[in-house]
Amino acid sequence: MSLRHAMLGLLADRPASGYDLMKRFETSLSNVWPATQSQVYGELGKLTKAGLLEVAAEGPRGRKEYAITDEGRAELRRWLTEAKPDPVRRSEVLLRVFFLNHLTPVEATAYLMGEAERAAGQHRVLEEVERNVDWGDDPLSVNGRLALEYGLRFMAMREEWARWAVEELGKTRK
Amino acid sequence: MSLRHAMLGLLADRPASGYDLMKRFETSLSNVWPATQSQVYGELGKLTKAGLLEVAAEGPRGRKEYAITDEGRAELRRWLTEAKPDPVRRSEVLLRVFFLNHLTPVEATAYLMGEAERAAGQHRVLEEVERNVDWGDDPLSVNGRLALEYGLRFMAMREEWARWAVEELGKTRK
DNA sequence: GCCCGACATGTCAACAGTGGAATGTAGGCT
DNA sequence: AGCCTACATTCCACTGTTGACATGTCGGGC
Repeated sequence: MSLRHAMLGLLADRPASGYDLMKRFETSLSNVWPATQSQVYGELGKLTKAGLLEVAAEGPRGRKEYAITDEGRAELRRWLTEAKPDPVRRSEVLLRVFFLNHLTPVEATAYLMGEAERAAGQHRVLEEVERNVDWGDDPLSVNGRLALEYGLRFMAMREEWARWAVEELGKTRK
Repeated sequence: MSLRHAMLGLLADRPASGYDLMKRFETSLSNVWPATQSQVYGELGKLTKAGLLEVAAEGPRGRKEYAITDEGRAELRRWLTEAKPDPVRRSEVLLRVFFLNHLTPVEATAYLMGEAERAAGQHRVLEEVERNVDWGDDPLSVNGRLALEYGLRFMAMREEWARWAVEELGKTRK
């Protein structure tokens, strides 16, 4: 249940309405933890009832501005510092790899080459992001850069792996 | 909905009961696509009703052995070859990174060092697996090795990234 | 003065996945 | 003969996530 913590994290910087939060999710967190309206508004209600948030102000159009409470800040810190067990990662890509033998060698190779291409494409997208965002030295930018670098390295790794796997497949077939 | 495809993939090698399938999930697929009993048995029923599987034999203790049908094989191939959009990956690790500024620099560094350690630990676990599994040259072994190498590279990348991030954090603080 | 687009909140149905519990049978060991 | 373990299935309640839909209001430009 990390959605709530994402919301607490965003509100810890400054108060916001549900609408504001949605926009912040779309811009900064979309690649890390996407969220939909129904989730955000639902969770805002629950968090408020639980005392982790409060309605700090009401504005026009029924706007409710939510602010984090001390209790909310405590929960955020608790979450950030807690040791959590490695969550098992589901990977559709790897699942396909397991069953690659049900395709012809040519098809399997094509699939892996496609993977390499997809990773390379994503890598280019991230490089584009890197160029376009104006990296201030506010905390969110600093942390955002760390996350971006992770993505860059991840995509490079995926591409290299896929190309390696293609060669490997060629070898075993001989 | 990849669980069904995982099941089709396993049954494409040879027929099995729900119980057998569970064991196969636990051994070969646990790190890639974990599944619970309730899911497996439920899906078995749905897939049979949909005509992708059939009950090939019934045994003692109410055992039902399921086999993949031609239609099921076709669906498996379709899934393996279809081009799918990059699924958005949720990452709790990165989510935490985004909010690292709500911790003290010392705590944040400790968190990243912990990440590096966790990745290194997982890396060691995978190396252990590599040593212990007897890699035949049956298809599942070949593909399993590809998946394992992915894991190995992934963990190495995570560790390096975390160590890099620690240094980066040190720099900005100056 | 009016209309459009941005602002703003909310509900609902459906599905995937988790975890636990209930139930029962066959085979092997003592 | 009795018991334990492995085999085997089914049901249920709950959480998280998605996507679609419904509803309404404020402010600026024409």
